[in-house]
Amino acid sequence: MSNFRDDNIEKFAEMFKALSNPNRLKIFLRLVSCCIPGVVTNISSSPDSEYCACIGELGQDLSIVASTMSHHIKELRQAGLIRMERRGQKIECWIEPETLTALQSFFSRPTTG
Amino acid sequence: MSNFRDDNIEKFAEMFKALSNPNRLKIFLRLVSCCIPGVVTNISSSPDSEYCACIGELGQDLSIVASTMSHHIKELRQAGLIRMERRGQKIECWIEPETLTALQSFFSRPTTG
DNA sequence: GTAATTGTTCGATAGTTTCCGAAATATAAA
DNA sequence: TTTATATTTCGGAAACTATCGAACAATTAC
Repeated sequence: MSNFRDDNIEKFAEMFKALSNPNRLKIFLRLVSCCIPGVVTNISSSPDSEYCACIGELGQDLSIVASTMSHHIKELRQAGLIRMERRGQKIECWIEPETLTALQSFFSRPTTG
Repeated sequence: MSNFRDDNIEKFAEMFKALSNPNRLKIFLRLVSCCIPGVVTNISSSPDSEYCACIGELGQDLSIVASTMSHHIKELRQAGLIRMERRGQKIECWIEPETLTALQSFFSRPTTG
């Protein structure tokens, strides 16, 4: 019998690495708090702008320059935590709902038996 | 109004950094899977050996030398993820239940309003 | 006492991360 | 076409991390 969590240790370690930088963690939480309430797991792509934020917005009050911000966003994307899509001049970001679900269940104890 | 999660970003980032190394994540999961089922949040210290593991046990099959193992355990302890206590020759480790609870709720959406 | 077991500390090295500024790219607006 | 806005790429400096081997320390067994 395999266990999703134990079978994906490398992947989860990658996600935790992405969240191990305070600025990246703040960016991630900003996106979590604007994602669609209640239907978090049902978005497959391109939610309304209301549930996204562009990179400039996400970086506000973080005291880091644009190039550093860009780097952080890339790390979050590569770890599978967020998605992004260009809309005009801006690039909108939103959380990857499946990954959020996976993280939510990661720390729950496995059902024994 | 303050929010426990948002007020402790630095602390959570530290925890995620500790879990961002695959070997440390494996060690952590080994301890999670041997902690007391159902009463995880009620242990304050020194659980029975049954619910602990010594450093040697935790390092089995991880292909790292003792000094590296010692380093990883120290990181997990400093991040507040585990506790440890000498019992004879061995040093027993167990997860910090409060931290596990905090992590379990971290990825849940904050209740609005 | 000496030896065995278990784990820690130290010093070194290779690799990684963070962050910046400068230059480049993509889109939109004048 | 020029200018403005938003973001990326590149190159580099400083700081940090993972890992090892050697030496050290604590406990137990003989």
